[in-house]
Amino acid sequence: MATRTDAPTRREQILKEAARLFAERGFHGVGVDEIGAAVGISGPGLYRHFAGKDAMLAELLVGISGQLLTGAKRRLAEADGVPPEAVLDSLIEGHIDFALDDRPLITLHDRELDRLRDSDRKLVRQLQRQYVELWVEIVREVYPELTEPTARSAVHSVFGLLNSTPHLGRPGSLPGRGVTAQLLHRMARGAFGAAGVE
Amino acid sequence: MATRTDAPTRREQILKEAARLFAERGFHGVGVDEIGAAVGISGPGLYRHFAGKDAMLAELLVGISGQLLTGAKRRLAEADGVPPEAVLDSLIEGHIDFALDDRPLITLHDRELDRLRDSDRKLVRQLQRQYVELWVEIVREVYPELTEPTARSAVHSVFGLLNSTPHLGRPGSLPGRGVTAQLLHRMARGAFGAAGVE
DNA sequence: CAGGGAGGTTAGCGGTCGTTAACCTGAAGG
DNA sequence: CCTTCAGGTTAACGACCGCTAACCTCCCTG
Repeated sequence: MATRTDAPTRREQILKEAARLFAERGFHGVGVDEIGAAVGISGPGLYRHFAGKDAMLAELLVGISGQLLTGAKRRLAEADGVPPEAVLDSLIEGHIDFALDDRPLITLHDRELDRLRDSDRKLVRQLQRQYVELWVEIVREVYPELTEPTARSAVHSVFGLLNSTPHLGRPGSLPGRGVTAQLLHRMARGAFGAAGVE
Repeated sequence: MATRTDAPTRREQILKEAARLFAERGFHGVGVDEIGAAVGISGPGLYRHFAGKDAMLAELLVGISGQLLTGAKRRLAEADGVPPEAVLDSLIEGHIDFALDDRPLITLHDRELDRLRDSDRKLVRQLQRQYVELWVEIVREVYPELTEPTARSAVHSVFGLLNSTPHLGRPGSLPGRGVTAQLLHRMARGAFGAAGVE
């Protein structure tokens, strides 16, 4: 896989700053002038790169959902002959990496979905649903005692747990990335394990 | 305890509808005319009851944090001689009740805090901090192997888990309130239990 | 029965915001 | 050297939105 070493394009700069600002103050709370200023150009200059403010949010949210789903699919594909426990661990790890590395995106992900045009929102929801179903399948292999609806609820709840990283204080105050990742991982496993004891 | 049977005041109607609308479309995404329409009056009519749109959000958020903290304090006060496990269960139960009964408020709670005036935001954060500290204390009694920072992270994560109810589909699609509450409770306990195995 | 406050109404002001229009500039290509 | 075009700029428009002003109408009370 060719890791990119080239400088980020202007488009990518804009998306990154827009994500940060949207996460901080909400989609409606940020003006295009602000986004422009964050990358060193003025508001209307953004329209050389995006059709409008909505388009930025759409691209961000579709990108997030797609990235999560693609990553999960890749992990599943690589898991031939691997015990389901290890596959679940891999899914959890992937989600945690994303939550820790792209905190603004995780925040947007479940906060601004309703601001999208109908078609975009449907697409995002479809990607999210596929991602969830993928988890549900593996979770039920590891914890066969879980019914399907219970497993789905449990998956959503664990997402809530893993996505709580934005609330864990600013990056500096955390006890270290690796430690936090391991804590979240253990807790997710513990939560799944406890979901089915009835 | 005198349960109120009297009709809700106009003020309370407004707050309830405002909470729902803010949760659905975000603070900036809702106009005062809409809030007014939701209770059968026109936009500017709201100013007979509130100083402004900001004041509604402030009252909602302060109310939420206060209610959570007050409930938790009451539960602690009632727990004289009760084993810490039971106290923790009581805290979890209280939080779940709130999350399931007032889903719009839970959504607002960690989504629109930054839209508040400085003084209000400080107050809310202070109430939230007290609530967290209260949990941390009990959690460490039940799970003494947890260090203090770990326990605090764990508490935040469990809040993420418990507050995930808004993502569990519309009220009808849930497997029943009691069942959901029990599932969340078990998972929260499981998550705490797994937090400290190192 | 006067009057006054509580709780509405509509009209409209002022500011903000997304977007477009019109123009400029520097670098690449024939 | 002229053209083209990507990627900027500023000015300005139109819509929307929070809020105030001015007014109206019950209902309660002395």
